[in-house]
Amino acid sequence: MALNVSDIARRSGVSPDAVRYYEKEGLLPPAPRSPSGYRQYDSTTAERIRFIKGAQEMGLKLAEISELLEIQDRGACPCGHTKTLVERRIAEIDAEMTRLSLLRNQLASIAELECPATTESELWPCQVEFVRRGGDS
Amino acid sequence: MALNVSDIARRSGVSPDAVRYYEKEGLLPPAPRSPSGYRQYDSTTAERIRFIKGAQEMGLKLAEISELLEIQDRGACPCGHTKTLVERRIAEIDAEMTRLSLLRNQLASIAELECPATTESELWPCQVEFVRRGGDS
DNA sequence: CTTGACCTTGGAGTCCACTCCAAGGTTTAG
DNA sequence: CTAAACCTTGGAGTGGACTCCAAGGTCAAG
Repeated sequence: MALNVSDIARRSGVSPDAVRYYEKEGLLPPAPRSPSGYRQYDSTTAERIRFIKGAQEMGLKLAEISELLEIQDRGACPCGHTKTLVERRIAEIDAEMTRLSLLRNQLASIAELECPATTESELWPCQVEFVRRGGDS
Repeated sequence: MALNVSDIARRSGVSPDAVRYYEKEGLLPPAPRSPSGYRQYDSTTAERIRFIKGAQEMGLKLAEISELLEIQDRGACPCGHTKTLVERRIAEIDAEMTRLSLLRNQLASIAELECPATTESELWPCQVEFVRRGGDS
């Protein structure tokens, strides 16, 4: 019942290259090898990879996920640490949403500008807006 | 009154390397040179760089800004094209804000999880959440 | 005349999470 | 027996917007 790298990749929804990359980066322990050197997995590895993917989709970086997995591999509950990382990520999201919301307003008012038939200025209205709004910060 | 590369960089709030990079990428025309080969600018270049920075802070890519500048350099009003790019960017922002908002909810419910004193599962609650939420998508 | 602060160039390095490649070895189906 | 479809490794390439470096030339102050 040995699963090779593309079996485990298919089961967990990533590419074989990604599985080897996770191993190289220490997110997966070095896989046992067959006599001819093929990596051999059991199905619990798929669960570990799905955890990696899930945490990644929440915006955690591989380095952070690696940290979480190391804690768990030492036998400790990573929930406390997870909570810290998750709260940091929530703060990042809040900051980003605020920024995007301001940006949206600014862009919306640029999109409403009327283009004049003629002008003599060096910069056109849409450009002036970018200079005025971006240049001040 | 010739300004060299670090003068213009200081006036427009970017690094001298960035100014040279913009020239290499075609966002700035090749600067006239002094007899010894130094770039020499007049102050209108600072305005052009501030436009680049402003548009960039709105999330436009250098390639898009370059496109806008080329239109203007040909003597045409870039406002119509600007409007297209700005509207595309607004759509991107809306999509991103929706995504972040969903993500925030998911993370908030993970952050609320209680860590049990003991457990026998392979995965801890916080990890199960990542597998369940991320793994389904 | 020397020191130090500028300038020039081409090219390499940064971050991130992979992907793609070449050049070989292995396994499986027919 | 052969062809296809896997596997191995190390290393290069991707995108985006720079930054940093080396090795050399230039310029102003003292």
